[in-house]
Amino acid sequence: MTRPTALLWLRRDLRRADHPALAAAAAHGAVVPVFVLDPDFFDDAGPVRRGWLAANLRALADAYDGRLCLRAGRAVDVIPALAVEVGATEVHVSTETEPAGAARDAAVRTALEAAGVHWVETGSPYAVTPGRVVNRTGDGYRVFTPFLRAWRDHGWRGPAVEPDGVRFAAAAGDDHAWDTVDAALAACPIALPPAGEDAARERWARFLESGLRDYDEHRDRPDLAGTSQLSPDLKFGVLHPRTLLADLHGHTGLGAERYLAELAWREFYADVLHRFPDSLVADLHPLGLDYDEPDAGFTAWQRGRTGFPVVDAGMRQLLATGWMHNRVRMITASFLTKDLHVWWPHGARHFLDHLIDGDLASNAHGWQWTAGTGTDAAPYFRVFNPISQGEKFDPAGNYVRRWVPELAHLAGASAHRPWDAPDGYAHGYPQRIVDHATERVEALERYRRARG
DNA sequence: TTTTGAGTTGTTCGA
DNA sequence: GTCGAACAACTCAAA
Repeated sequence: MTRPTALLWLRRDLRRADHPALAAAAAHGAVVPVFVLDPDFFDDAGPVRRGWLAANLRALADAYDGRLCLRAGRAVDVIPALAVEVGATEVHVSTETEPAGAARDAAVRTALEAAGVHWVETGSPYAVTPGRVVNRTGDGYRVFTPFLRAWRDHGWRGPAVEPDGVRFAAAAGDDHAWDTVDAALAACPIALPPAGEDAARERWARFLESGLRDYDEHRDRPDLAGTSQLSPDLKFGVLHPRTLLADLHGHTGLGAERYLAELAWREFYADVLHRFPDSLVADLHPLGLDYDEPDAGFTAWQRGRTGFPVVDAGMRQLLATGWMHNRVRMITASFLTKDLHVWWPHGARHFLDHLIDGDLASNAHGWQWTAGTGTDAAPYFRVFNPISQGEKFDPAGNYVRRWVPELAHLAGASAHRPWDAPDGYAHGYPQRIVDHATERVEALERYRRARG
């Protein structure tokens, strides 16, 4: 008697450990793990994230004992065809809550059910699946602090344990799809960090050992290695936040509390996006602000040539490494929205094109927060000063000198003020493209006008 | 339903 | 140099 077969369709859960959908599929029968290189998603990722995905797919194939089936094409075509091909009676996934992914899944599910194949969702990329944290009247939250309380009260399961004796069944892969993966890896413009679960767990272990204690203090310092660097792993589910939360248990102190809160921010923004799918591309709270069209200033911002050292350092770090420190994401976002008066989605798109961690919800809502259109009913007057922010969070100028070689000759904090140094522009650093004080007043004026 | 209190991340100015 | 106040009004959460 042949055992039933289940497809395990992997998406943002590129791991073997702590995988509830894998456990559910294995409970059904033999498991065919599959990843689909879907142009609707793959082509949109940008070369850095495509390269990172490719590296993790290679690692994933090893983690699944070489049985990972890779196919190219639109999921709505590939998954039902593969299910029929291998005689699968169930397709198992982790729930996808991002708008495009959820729409894709609905279409795939419909096609599968028409073919008599069951669709089974187990788990999600979050400790608490978006939509589950609600108040007494069943509504979601739009303010972080109450969400955090309710999210903690809701709680989450412990890590999933893989059952003994999982049997993987082979399905013919698509060599051409693997060629695409290798091409993506070759075309990746940055040096990727080590990919795969083992490397990710090593990063996490290192952070727990030496970073967590001072996390609260160091997390805002782009000149220090004070963050966990796990956002790329969380992006594709190489690690699950549930794993991290379980490991955090027993750690006390401000660092652990803060790290937990940062994980909660990721869950909060996923929850908000789930309830307001349009918030990826539209103001959550439309203010009716006047915006300027992206022009030469926008291009200078993208290239890190605004003449404001910490802004340029951040934008160049992004281009060079596919990552930017969170504090600097806020500073550069504030500069684009408040100093250049450009609508946040233009900046969000640029970030998504280059970030290795490019998380849709966190990116869009981080930008909305800065722009004043997001979940926080933020005071309109919260305009970052790019100079004082640089001096405050990069006090010795090390971050600026690292990413802006034209300023490498300036000592200490003077790197933040080349206009005050006699030789500040000796190596071709551009002059400031705007006057911050003027643009701050202009931004406040636009907010005032919008309020009416 | 009404009311009350609170809201990640800031800057400037003047004492 | 340090410190507190001012910068508005609104939305959201919860009693």
